[in-house]
Amino acid sequence: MSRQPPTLEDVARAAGVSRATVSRVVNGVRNVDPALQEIVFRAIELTGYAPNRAARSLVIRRAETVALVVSGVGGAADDEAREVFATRVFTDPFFGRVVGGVMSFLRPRSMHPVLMLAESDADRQEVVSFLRQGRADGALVVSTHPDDPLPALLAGAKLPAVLFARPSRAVPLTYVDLDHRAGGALAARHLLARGCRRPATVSGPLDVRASRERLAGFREALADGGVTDVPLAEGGFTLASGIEGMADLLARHPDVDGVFAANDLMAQGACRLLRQRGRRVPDDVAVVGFDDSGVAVTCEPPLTSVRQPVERMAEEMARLLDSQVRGESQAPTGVVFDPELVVRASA
Amino acid sequence: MSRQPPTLEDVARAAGVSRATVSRVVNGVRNVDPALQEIVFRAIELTGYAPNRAARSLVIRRAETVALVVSGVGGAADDEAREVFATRVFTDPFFGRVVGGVMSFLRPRSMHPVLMLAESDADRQEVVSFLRQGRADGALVVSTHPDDPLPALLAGAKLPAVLFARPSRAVPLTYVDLDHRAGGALAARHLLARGCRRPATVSGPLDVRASRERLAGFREALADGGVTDVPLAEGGFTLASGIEGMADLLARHPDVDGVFAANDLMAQGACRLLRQRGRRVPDDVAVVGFDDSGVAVTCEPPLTSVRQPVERMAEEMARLLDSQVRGESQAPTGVVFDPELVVRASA
DNA sequence: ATGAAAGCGCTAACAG
DNA sequence: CTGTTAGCGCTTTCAT
Repeated sequence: MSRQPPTLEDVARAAGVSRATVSRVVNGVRNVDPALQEIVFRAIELTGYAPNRAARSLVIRRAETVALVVSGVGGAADDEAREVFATRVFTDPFFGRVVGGVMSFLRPRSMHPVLMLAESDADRQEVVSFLRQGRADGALVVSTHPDDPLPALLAGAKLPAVLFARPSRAVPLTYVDLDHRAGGALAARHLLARGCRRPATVSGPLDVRASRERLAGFREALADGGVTDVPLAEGGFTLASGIEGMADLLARHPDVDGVFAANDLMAQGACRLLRQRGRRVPDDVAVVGFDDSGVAVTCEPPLTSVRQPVERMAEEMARLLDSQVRGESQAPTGVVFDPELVVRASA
Repeated sequence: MSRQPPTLEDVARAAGVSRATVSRVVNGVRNVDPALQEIVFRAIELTGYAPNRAARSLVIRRAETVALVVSGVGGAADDEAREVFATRVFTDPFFGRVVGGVMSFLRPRSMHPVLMLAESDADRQEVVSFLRQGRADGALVVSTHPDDPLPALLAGAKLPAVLFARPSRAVPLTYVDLDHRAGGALAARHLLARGCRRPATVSGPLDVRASRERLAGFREALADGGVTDVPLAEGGFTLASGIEGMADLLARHPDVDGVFAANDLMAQGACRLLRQRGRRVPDDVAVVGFDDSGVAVTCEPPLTSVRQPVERMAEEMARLLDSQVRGESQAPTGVVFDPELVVRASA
């Protein structure tokens, strides 16, 4: 039969020392005689000892684990809807970049993220329970929707958490975010630099702060370049709204020669409509997107796009959560990152 | 100051019963007076009790958690190489589909996977430690390379594990896999059905079992349709080898009118070369790929491809691991899934 | 059906 | 610098 796995006690006995000493050696606490240390190491080797984490967690009152939760807004999603949401979300390269960034902080610390999906109210409760049970010390949350109720829930329960993107309602939680204004400015200056004289924009929904900031940044940089009248069509971040917005813009201002779409999907829609109307991209009209998502690459032509440094942002989230969990940081803060422009064929 | 979180003891006191009773109620054990049960529930509510998992795990000797590990073969990857590997892997839709499938089994059980990446020897040791420390009860492993040493390590340590794809060397571990033979047959029958009279194939490396099986299935089904002489070019699963293989095929058999490439990347290469040589796809030469990966959609034209039911396979992995952890299953087994053909423009 | 009590394996005072 | 000891919060016989 398979014996019980060896415990500290077993190692202590094998080494002829006390449990405390073995514990000290295992946890690299100094104040241990090098000679004894050596003996203990050998005993560990000999017994094939592996510390029991549950026991350690019980006493240090920490799991040394964090949850990575992707959160939607579904009210009461059924299994079917959740399944669809899950594959869509996990299949999105954005998620992959977040995971990569988070892990690059966690790995050197021998920590590994627990993946959670919160698409229904029950799911959100599950996340809260998970943390309250001490299965993870805190949460890194990536919301797919600005009205996600999870952040407020977490803050209310005083659970350590860090958000990707500043929450719409004021929630006292630490977050990382992009300087959307700077992103808009990047697009504006690029268009200006390639000689556009009549730039326009298909913005995101104006009730979303990020949309407003991208727009403001775009306008400001254009004004700096002497362009003050900027045709605007409000979109909804969908392909259809990109097509529609572009059509609208073209109808009102046939002389448009540059467009900044607030995300890649709308930029793709704009490209499609432009070509359909016989305008060449970028020769007649240059198009700049936002996000540098997968469609930026597959779009015809490939999109010049404003990119978020997602990996670095995610890494910072993990760092912020870590210091929060160790009680090193107190008040919630926000860390803002600069976007970069990825130049491809569309502008 | 923030009080300690309530314990079973606190609830017991509030309800006027013993800890044992509260424990029974919490864990839904029968043999509890409905009246008392009600009282206990109220006390739980009142105190805001949440069970401490570390304590529970310590006593039941189980974490009720599984690790999902993506494993490569790097010898001693540095941080840089690992970073690249991480984003490439996590950004691949295949990984997203695996995560989705795994979670659909885990969620109803309030379990959540811990994500691990094993790209170096140290990483693999880390995975073994993680399990030995009882931080997870078993591992679901997805290898990116057939020579991955992790499965053997796990088997050697007698740790519960289930693999995606049968390991190349015989390792006594449970796995799920695709019926590659049936996949090849699917491609063959599709080509035959659309009227191809001179089908050929760009296979994968013939020292990889999956490659050999896809090829065998392709040939068998072709033979059943009366085609016995099948031009073959051995590729290496890369875009370049797809181009090369197709060029080779064309040189030797200018009358080829259908091609089965053993993965989408090579199929894309084949398409590219075909068009370059003035052949229309699919009119002159029909092309079928394998994997139904992202390139299948972005390829010009979009690829008809053989698809693995990845989500269902991943779900089954979780199920198999679960029964293994609960000691319900004994000897390693293999569960094989049927592929499906996704028809797009290329064939 | 309920309670009393013995640990699960580890850490952290506190002595020495 | 090392050992002794008292729990961490929960599950689980074993009595009752």
